[in-house]
Amino acid sequence: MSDPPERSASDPDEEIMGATYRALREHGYADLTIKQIADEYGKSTAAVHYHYDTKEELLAAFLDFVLDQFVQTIHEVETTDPERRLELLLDQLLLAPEDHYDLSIALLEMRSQAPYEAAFAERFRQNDEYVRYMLRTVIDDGIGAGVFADVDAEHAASALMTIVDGARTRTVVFDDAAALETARRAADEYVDAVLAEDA
Amino acid sequence: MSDPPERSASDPDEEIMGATYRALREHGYADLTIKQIADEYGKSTAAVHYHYDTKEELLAAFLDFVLDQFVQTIHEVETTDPERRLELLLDQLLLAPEDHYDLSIALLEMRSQAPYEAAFAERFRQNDEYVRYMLRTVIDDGIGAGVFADVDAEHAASALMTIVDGARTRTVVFDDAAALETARRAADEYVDAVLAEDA
DNA sequence: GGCTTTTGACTAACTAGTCAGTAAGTTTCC
DNA sequence: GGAAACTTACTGACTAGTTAGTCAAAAGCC
Repeated sequence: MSDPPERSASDPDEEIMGATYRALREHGYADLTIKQIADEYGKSTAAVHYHYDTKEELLAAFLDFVLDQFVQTIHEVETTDPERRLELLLDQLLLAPEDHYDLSIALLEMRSQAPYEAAFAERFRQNDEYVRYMLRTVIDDGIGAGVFADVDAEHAASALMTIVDGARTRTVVFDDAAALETARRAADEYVDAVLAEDA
Repeated sequence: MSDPPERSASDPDEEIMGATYRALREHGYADLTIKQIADEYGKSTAAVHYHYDTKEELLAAFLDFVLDQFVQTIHEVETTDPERRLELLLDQLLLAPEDHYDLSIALLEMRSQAPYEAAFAERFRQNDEYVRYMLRTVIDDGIGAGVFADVDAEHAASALMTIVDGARTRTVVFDDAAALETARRAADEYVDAVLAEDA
């Protein structure tokens, strides 16, 4: 009923998301404390607890915040030509993370907590389902247009996401941005040799 | 100099590794405490600290323990025919983890701590290098035998490891053992379409 | 006796969350 | 126009719980 019709630029909730973002990039997830978020926020820890009752609730909201942003960026890929569109999607999935390396670390930490945090698991699952849907659709379009062979699009999308997640993990664990390029090349080989009509 | 020439079955160090293994499977890495390890060990926390000064030292030793076991299992693959050998290696890398699901969770948690724990990073790096070396060698053998095309074996091995790590991550994050089979199929497609001589 | 191993009690530090109270702004009603 | 009632945002002090690591003393073993 009395929903705030618009939020000012200094909306506390959004500022806390920004503070959490900075705290996560600086300290990682495992060592993250409400104190660190409060410091970035410039207020007391009680102020943070005023807006988010528990740490878990705050971090679930943060995942929504950051995964929504991610969905936005891949939603900006507007090309309709299947081959080109698939390439651009893979670019977004595999090359963009370079710009957010510190966050990638924290995100892998959070992913590894999915088995213990249902709120995390649900959000990562939804995000993965959405990206896989995007891939499946473009592959199906390509099959319809005759540029891709009549493969199992669902499986092909999962295969590409496996490469994407492998790249993300390897980038963090081996502190090696080249893992993204290796994966990009592997994804291309997969598209060219398995999906492409002639092969 | 004074290395113990042989260790009895009730070697305290080994028993603590076993206790750590059980504690990790039960509680995961993030929540792991010395107390939990001590309970599995059946002794006090101080007894654990007598054998390992710090938690970090203990867990580094545990990684050696468990990664050495892993290397042993893939070292048991003795087939020399390149195509068959590559398939068996991929089976070990992609299907065996089903038996150690709880440990897979803990291992992903530890992998995500590599950026903060040099001791972890070093061990995961060495293990990855070894597995990649095994893959590269079998691919090179296949190229020499004419069953594989003249591809960049180093890259192909990295591509396969990307699929393997993607499968491991996805299995844990999405609580879905089918991710391993999806990856197995993707790896086969990669081998058949990119590596195989005819294609 | 002397060595290794283990215990129990301890500490020092940290952390999520609580709570009473403050201050500033907003709405309601006369 | 102004007072009362209420809401939002916050603070500082606090608690209750947890945890890695220490240490002196005891127990077991050769």
